[in-house]
Amino acid sequence: MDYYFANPNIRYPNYPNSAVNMLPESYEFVLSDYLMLDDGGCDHHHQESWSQSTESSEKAASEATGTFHGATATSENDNLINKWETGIKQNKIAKVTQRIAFKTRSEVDVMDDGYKWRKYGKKSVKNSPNPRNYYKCSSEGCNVKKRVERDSDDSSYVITTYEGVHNHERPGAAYYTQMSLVHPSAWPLQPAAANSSSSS
DNA sequence: CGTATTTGACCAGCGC
DNA sequence: GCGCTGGTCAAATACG
Repeated sequence: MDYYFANPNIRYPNYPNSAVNMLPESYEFVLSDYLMLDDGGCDHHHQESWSQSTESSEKAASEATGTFHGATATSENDNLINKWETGIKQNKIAKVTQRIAFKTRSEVDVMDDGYKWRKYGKKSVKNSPNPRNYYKCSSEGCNVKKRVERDSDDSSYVITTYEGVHNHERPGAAYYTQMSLVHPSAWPLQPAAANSSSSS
């Protein structure tokens, strides 16, 4: 399985504050990011948890099928976004899909990411002793899905894959300005405690 | 009693 | 064409 590595400083397409969001959604790309998160302590800032691997990113890029993807350096990423914009302007392809995968060291399988999810399926997968769980965003009209499964190699890690882009804000949550530079699907990095502490 | 989850059935894509 | 695999549906069940 191939993943990209993401960086919180990347300007991702489709992000609300990004200029590229003003352009029509007429360019197909697949954004697959693999975010390594060491969630062991749970009390450090999540930005510090991001790690990246350039060679793996390049490897994944080489195996991607003509798609836009995030880069590890901001300047390089800007370049990619420019290409993406150009592609949109040329109206090359018609559909936008996005997929981002996280790998998190966690004891709990499903983390509170601020969105409301409805579970709709569970499957055991071939090369893993652990089942894969399927969730759909329960906000009406929002077709974002996520899959949650334990890493078959190291079951202390949870792999969460988000697919699609939320068409709404995360309900009642403050998030870091820096994090807002990342695709909305990449926000669920805060421990559940950060989400519920404000009300009590 | 209303809502969320569970779980087997069903279905579509793919490789042989 | 068939069987395997992964993804989704939906009736039954659990849960508050």
